[in-house]
Amino acid sequence: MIAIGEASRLSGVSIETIRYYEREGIISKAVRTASGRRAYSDTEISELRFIKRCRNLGFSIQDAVALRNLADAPSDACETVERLGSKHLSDVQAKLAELRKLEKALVELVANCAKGQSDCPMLDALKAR
Amino acid sequence: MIAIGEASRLSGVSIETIRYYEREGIISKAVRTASGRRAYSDTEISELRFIKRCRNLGFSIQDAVALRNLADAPSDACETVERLGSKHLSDVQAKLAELRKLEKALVELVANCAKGQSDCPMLDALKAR
DNA sequence: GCTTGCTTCTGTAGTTACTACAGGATGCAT
DNA sequence: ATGCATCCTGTAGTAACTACAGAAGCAAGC
Repeated sequence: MIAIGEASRLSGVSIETIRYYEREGIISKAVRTASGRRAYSDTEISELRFIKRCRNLGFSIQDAVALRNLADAPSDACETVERLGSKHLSDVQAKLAELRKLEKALVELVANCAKGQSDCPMLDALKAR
Repeated sequence: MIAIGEASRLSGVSIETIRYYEREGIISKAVRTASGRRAYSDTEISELRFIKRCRNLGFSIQDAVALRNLADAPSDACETVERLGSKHLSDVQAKLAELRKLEKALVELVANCAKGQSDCPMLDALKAR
């Protein structure tokens, strides 16, 4: 059995976050030792890692939980998984498009600034309607 | 004088958000009518629009406020503005790079899914270490 | 003058996903 | 026995809003 600190190291999820996940019912309640400390099995470490990987990919906790549940359920999991994945992909692509526009606007703004005029073109740009 | 609903329409900032900005000291307290309703001038509408534009560009409220203050202060505003702009630009570029990686990973994940195998490669990928 | 319906008011709580304590107990090595 | 690391619970804070509830005001039509 693995203590919470070790579980954190093994999974990459912080101690506070593990406790938070338990509190919120995102993972099931950990078994306790005689003195009340949480103890984890390899299975639970894998579960934490799974959630962590989903979060790194930008899935919401809600989606991560859904995916984890699907990982246990056998039938037509793949379809649902693909749906979640595609949805998330298009969200990511939308965000990418937005950020690209943003980058362009900022590059222009800052480039104007660099010309060292007496009044500030970037502020003027922000003020303009 | 302009009521809060009209101010919201003119600036694109929601009523609740305008009140929130006032509560938090992000904008100054609005003048009140005899009956206690908030009243706005054109100047204040412009201020709201300025903040809104900064927020749309992804600046934090804190940065937006700093920029607005600089817009009123004359001397060496431009330098500070450029610093804030460049900093924000590199943040945006970092985020862009991250999202591009993410997109690539998701495209691969979902592409595997589409092959219609019996078990789900996307789940397997998430489970794998 | 009264009703109807829209707008506004204050105050509070909820959102997302954590993070950061405080204050106290436990485990382990010396 | 002492010291230090680790762990516990419970609470509050973060960013930037959003969403009510319940009451009051305003403008127009009858």
